[in-house]
Amino acid sequence: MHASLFAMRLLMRKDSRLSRMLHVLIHMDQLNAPATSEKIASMLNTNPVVVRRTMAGLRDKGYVTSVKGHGGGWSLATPLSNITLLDIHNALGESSVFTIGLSDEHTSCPIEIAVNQAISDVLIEAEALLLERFRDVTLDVLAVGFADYPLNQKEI
Amino acid sequence: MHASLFAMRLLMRKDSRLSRMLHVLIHMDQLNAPATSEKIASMLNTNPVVVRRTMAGLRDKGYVTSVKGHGGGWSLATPLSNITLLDIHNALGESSVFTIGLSDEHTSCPIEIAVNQAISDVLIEAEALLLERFRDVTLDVLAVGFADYPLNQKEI
DNA sequence: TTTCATGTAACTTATGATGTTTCATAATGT
DNA sequence: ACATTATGAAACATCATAAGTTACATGAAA
Repeated sequence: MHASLFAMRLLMRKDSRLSRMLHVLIHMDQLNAPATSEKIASMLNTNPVVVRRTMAGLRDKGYVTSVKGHGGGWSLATPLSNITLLDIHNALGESSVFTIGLSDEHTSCPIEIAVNQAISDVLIEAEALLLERFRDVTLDVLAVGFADYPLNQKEI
Repeated sequence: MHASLFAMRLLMRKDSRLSRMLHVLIHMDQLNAPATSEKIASMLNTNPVVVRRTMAGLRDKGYVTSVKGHGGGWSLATPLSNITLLDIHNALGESSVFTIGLSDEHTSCPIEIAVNQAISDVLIEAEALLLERFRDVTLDVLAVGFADYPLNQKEI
């Protein structure tokens, strides 16, 4: 019967989309033809519609293109060397990288203010470091040495 | 009909327990008497049972004590100056501070390995920084200057 | 022995991304 | 033209789980 403030929390899952999409993009780089949503979905053991939803975000930022109809599918729009972890992280639209949140119930209570300020300072610093590191890594670096790894096998 | 691997993700909410519990602990420091679960629950606009569940973790680590019966409730077991943000963070038992996770489907694929290694390196470094900062802040610092803020008003 | 409080088990609810179905749209091949 | 293959997008169903709730046992104080 309580007015739930806990219920206002953002629901989020441990999100492996970054890892998965990087994986897919690098494999795509080794293909000559576009990869269909269906093909990518089977790589990721998920659903083609989910793939389209996720890839749409990358397309909107210009990292991949989509083509309809026969012979269509998804292709890289730019070399892997032009894409950083940060680019894909941002394109996936994560609201926050942290599971830790702040209380916002008693915004006039000086204790809550002090507590939130202390936590927030730390989160901001840690996130800045994380994003900086993500910006330093381009996808071509991750692909080095694996240019010949086969795409169409079950393992992928 | 796909074997869902996405479904294996950990579900987690944006967790404001750290912020809330710090807030509560500092207020408790200003009380002469134990705070009941009911009282704390009304502070946090939540349920007494939820409070007990959460406080139980802090009690197990020795930061608070609980007393049953008349005049019972929750009290600090140690001065605020002995408790750090890291202590409470750990006591709340968060599995990971990040919403970002790794793919673990194709553990023999060298691309997945390289991708996960890159992400993991960054997460580990950022988390280490965060925990280090949390360890530097004791709760008495957050309470400074607010010793006289009233507890029983609606605002808290 | 009544009251008040925590302790705990069992159950219900709320949430929202993922998963799914369906149809529209568009491009290619025959 | 028409069938086939692909994305686009809307609408709905599923699923996992923390939070919320109920109920009762346990223990301490008045």
